[in-house]
Amino acid sequence: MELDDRKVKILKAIIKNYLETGEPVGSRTISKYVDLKLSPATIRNEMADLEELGYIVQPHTSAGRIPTDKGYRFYVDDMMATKEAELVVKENELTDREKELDSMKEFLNEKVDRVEELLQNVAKVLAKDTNYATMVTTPQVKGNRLKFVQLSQLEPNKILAVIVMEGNLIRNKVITISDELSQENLLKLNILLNTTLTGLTLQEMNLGLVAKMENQAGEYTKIIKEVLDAIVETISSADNLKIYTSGATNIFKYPELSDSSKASELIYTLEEKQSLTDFVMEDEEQHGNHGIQVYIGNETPVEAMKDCSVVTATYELQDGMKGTIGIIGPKRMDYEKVVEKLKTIQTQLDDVFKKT
Amino acid sequence: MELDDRKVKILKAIIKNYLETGEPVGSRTISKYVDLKLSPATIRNEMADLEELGYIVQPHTSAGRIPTDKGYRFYVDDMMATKEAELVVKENELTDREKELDSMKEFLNEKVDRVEELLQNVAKVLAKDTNYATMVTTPQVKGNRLKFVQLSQLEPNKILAVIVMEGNLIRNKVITISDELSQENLLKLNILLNTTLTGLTLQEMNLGLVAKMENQAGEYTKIIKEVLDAIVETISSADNLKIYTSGATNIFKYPELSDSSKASELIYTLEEKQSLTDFVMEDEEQHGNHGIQVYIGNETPVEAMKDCSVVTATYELQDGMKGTIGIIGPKRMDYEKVVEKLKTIQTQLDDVFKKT
DNA sequence: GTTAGCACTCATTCTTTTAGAGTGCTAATA
DNA sequence: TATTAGCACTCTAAAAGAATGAGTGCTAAC
Repeated sequence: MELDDRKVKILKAIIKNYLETGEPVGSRTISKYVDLKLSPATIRNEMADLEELGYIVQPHTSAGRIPTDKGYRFYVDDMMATKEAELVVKENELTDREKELDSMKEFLNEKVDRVEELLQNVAKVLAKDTNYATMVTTPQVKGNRLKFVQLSQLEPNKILAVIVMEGNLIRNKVITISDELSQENLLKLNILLNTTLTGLTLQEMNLGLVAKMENQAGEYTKIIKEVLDAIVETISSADNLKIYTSGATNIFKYPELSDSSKASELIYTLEEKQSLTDFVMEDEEQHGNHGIQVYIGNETPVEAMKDCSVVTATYELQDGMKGTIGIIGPKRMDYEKVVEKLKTIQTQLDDVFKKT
Repeated sequence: MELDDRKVKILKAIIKNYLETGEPVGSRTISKYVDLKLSPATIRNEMADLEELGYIVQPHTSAGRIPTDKGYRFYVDDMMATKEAELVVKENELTDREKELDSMKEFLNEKVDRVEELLQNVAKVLAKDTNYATMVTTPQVKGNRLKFVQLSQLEPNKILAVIVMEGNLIRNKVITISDELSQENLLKLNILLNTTLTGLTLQEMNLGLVAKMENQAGEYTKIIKEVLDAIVETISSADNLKIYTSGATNIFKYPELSDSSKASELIYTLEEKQSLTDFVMEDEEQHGNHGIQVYIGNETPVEAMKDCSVVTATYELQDGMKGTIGIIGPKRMDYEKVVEKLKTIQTQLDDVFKKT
């Protein structure tokens, strides 16, 4: 059997209606809902076919149909394709979107200083806006270059290292050293570090270089080593990835997710963040079209989210630093709106970061 | 009517049993539970009295009794009084506690570098340990002194200010300036700032001083102003108070809190943090005995927590920087254990911070 | 190929029944 | 006089039963 034109129309109608109501949809509903002028009985036949094809199921014998993951997948793929086509046409219709964009930009600009605060705000706003849960990662430094290091004396045996990367990513690290260090030597160390390391990526700080530096440092080999370790630890991406979540409690708005055990598991996942990290890692490998990716139900790599859908977008700073924004909602989320929002934010962030 | 000795015994037994089971407790249960050798009938009479006195209620006519807030309050007050007395006696029985303390200290020491990470861990461990939700605030700088400021050029019109307070509290702030600044002038500014401000509290950086500085800065008045604003903003306590929460999903372990709407509200409060801030602010005024404070039900200043109890403890760093640790659970939480744990952590943190 | 009609299924809701826990009161007991 | 045994009574929670209605699948007619 084939998915002919009429079946597609009916399938889309079923899914659309289900997205709106969250209730299984019956043949009568569809016969009114769609412009095909068909009787419920005919729709029923088509529905039986669609069920056989695996796009929809009945929760129980005497209920209407709801989409399967395969059904959602079809719907989303179709939507993404249409969107692409539309975009080419609608170039001039951008005013609405631009307005929204501007109002958001204003908000975002308030706090550009602190990337992290900004991202936290993105998560918050997006959650409030969509009524889903959100996550935003800090940008991943991959091949990002060191701008400078600044060592300062904190206490006799403690040094504060301020590490600044391209893109103004700043990290502090307190290093406890075994031997004391004079002010003068600290200065020397500072210069040595900066002349040697400035402009390098983590990958380029290889063994030879380190050996050379340790050589030059003379009696301070040990300290250099500690400082270098700190730098590596600090800028190595694993340790660097922070995830901000927001709107976890939005899931209570969707009955299919809000029973105690599911909600608990899901919120725990959002709070605990470890599995989100895994998710983001895997996600990175995927991203193709527009950097927007949709995971439906079991497609997510995280067990706790198998009743959810997740839509992710990558954003990019200058210097190729990439981060991920994700929206977590029920499978019947408003994919269209979500994708739209994500695209807006994407443009938005690109703008903010590129301009600054 | 008076609370005679026997009534107290029975009341305590009721509450203790209720803490364990979470079920209304009946006369038969108590007649076995307590060593009074009284028949259920007698207990019933006493219970009727206790109800009249407002310490317990029946959820419905044919159920056992559960404690009222007043009942809990009595229980907790009594417990705290007893604990105090015990402490004097048990000086030598500390080994057990000390062991626990040591194992925790080891863990805590791993990451002393980053106070914030440490505190986040405290929240996490405590939540896992107690099965309640927890919150931990960053220490409040009150009359804390500036150790030094370090300005570095980030980009032509951007300066990175690293602000270090006594107790090694570090803050970064990116300042966007309107006019460019030469390397040399940056150095001058650095020196000016440090000679003038080092060792001062926020309160001491008053108007006269600022005026004087601005005077000395000559044409850089504007920049000085911006830097100062940044410093003030950065170390002023309102902006500084961060709250880490953990174990929010633990509340699902207690049926009386885990129905959808209550859970949602509570978790939202924990995620959103604004009302927690208010809580902590109010809490600060209270703290008397041992810095441990118990809020039962409506005693909490936060509406969303009126079905919970909250136990808070203050911890103290050197230099009088104080923070708060809170445990949020159902009213029938194990107060004894919670207080014990908090005291351990208190000692613990004191230790870690004083030694470093 | 489409549709009207009808018997059938099954979740949901409401009602009824039952079981059991626990009480309050009264009268007997020590 | 304080305690206790006994019993009728209350009320919840769980189980069982009945009614409702949405929606289906199938058959036969159009």
